[in-house]
Amino acid sequence: MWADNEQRAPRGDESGGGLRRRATIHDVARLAGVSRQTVSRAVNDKGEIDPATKERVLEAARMLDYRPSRFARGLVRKGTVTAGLVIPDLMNPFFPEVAAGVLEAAEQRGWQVVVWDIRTDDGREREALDVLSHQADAVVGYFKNDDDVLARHLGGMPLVLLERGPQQTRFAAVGIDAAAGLEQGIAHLVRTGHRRIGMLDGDRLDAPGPRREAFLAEARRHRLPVDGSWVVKCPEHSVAGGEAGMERLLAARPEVTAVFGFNDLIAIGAIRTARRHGRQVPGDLAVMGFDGLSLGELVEPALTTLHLDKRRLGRLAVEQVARLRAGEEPLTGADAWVIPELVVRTSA
Amino acid sequence: MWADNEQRAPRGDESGGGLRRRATIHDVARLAGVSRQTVSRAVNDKGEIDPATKERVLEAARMLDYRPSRFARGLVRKGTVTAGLVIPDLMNPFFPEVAAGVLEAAEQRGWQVVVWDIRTDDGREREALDVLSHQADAVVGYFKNDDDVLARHLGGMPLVLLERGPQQTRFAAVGIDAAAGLEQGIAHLVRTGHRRIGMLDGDRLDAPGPRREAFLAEARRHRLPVDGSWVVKCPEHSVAGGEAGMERLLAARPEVTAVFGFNDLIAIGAIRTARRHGRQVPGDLAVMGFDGLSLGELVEPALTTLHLDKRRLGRLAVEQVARLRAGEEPLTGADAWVIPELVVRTSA
DNA sequence: AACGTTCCCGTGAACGTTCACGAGCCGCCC
DNA sequence: GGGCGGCTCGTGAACGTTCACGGGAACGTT
Repeated sequence: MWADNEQRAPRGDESGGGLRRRATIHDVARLAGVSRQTVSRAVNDKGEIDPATKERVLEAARMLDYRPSRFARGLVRKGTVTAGLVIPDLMNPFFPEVAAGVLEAAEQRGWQVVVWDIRTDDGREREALDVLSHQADAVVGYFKNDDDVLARHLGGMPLVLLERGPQQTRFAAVGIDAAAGLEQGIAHLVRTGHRRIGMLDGDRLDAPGPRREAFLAEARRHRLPVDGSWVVKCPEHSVAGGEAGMERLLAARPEVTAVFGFNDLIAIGAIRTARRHGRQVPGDLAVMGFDGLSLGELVEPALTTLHLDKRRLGRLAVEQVARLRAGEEPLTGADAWVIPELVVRTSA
Repeated sequence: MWADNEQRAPRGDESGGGLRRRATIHDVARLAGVSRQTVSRAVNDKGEIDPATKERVLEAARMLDYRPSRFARGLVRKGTVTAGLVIPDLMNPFFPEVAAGVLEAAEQRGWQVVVWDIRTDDGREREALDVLSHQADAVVGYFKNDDDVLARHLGGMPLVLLERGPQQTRFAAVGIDAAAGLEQGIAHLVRTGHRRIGMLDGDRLDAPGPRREAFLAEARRHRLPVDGSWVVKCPEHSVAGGEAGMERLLAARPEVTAVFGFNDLIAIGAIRTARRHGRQVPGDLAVMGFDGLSLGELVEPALTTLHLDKRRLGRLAVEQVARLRAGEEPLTGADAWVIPELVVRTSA
């Protein structure tokens, strides 16, 4: 006499709305007149079941809109791994590409990935970690917060930091060899006759990031007439940010003859304001980016840049997670670094 | 005498590798000399616990590298919702933006989102659904497969289709009002004197998609001298695809004077080959895109396009999922449609 | 001295599934 | 007619956590 089981149909009237209790395996078993185990056999189509009863069970399941609880199932069947991926800003074309790498590698291992878009609000990093620490088995991503803060919020979960050099953190990391990149980049600029080179840095913090440090180091090495006053910070890692930054650089150092962008977006912004100020690119001003977005081939002039294998970055990160989980030593040094490759187009 | 508990440290030697059994709440309880419940109180920091014992428990948890099982926890605490998001191609800047909308709306509801990148391999749609049907509570995404195939692979899960008009599917959907968009677009082209208008379609199938149909309808309405032979298919939704398609369109219909792209990427490709063929844009050939990627402002000439609120698309999809889950009627008609808005820049 | 409060802590039960085992039934062969 | 093997199906137990209780100790109040 429990025939009033809930049907799957929306039943719009059913005033009060709200979800009914989800049907469990017991409900299906009762409706089909069999035991739990038989239901389990039917829905997971194992053998040991009569085709007729199987069909009857499946029908019952359909009527009750039964779906097995992934929690109960996960509790007894081990092996489902969920990784968290934390990304600063999905609107920046750089990140979808590393995300693609992460997704690809994760899928190969049979893992699933839950994604968080921080939207460049550092505070949200902590929220992300708080929920992820409950729902994921490991986390990879970009983080601005300090190691301590992160540790506090991830409650023991393995963490792989993106683009923090393995030296800059006590977590596993995969980084970018900014020094190697800048070496190629600055060398190319110097080779083509530039000495008054500025930089549009992207770091929000006061502490200089690896790219700025490498830039300054190369400047010293080549004895360029360049110091900290030649780098201006672009808090926004976007074309608009680059435009604004270039505006300030031009004001501070009008004699600048080449400029290095923290990333391709910023570099493109630099090109735009340079042109707006009547400077030809690359004639009056050479511009070099960093990242190697495919976007760079599309703009005018095509962007010379330090190209990065972003997909590989993502794949490496997943590999690090795997090592952590296996209790192995994470990769360090060259194995955990992606080195940029100079791609000369026309902007420099 | 169970003092040989596994430590968190990597212990590289431990030959044989592999994960030890994860520590459970019982292990922590025993090590700390308390009951499960007390451990639970400590790690979830509820009250009703002496600060001293709490610290002791936490220390024990740290030693054993204890992390609560999300399955066991989810089993008893209801309310964690996981949605699957299936995306054709993360490399196309269009999709990260709708993904951002989905993520944003999902997060507001406290849901998490696991993402699948299909990488434009329709076969992988099914794999994605197979996995997701076990691990998610609902799915939203782009799918090429037919309703039947989808239904078979998602085992009763609610599904929200992106960019299939609510009329074209029996699932809930959120779509794009291609007709309204094309009306504005073609009107603009006609207004500026064009009549020999071609289209670079993106649909892989032979059946014409909504955009092509709307294009053809508008062509008829304006009595343009244009038929099916003026639309060429670009199987690849990318700049390269657009370049190739434009090559063919130029060969088939050299008299073309304006071209409508399935997509901004394709439109940009069209611009590039047009120029390569010595045609000025928009002088000799007007080009119009569809999507309104921010990329379009960066290329030369800046792309005139039918701009879409992609974020809103994503948010709407999540809202549909919510309705489905609540047993309400999903949105239909204008409420579930995003209408494009003509953004005139310089390419047309 | 009895009683109420507050603070801390532990004990069954429940969540929904799968696993390991065993039982009944049927047909067949010796 | 007894035994044996192959199907089909059901029964406890276990997975790891939280919830709803209840209990004891310490302290104060009347």
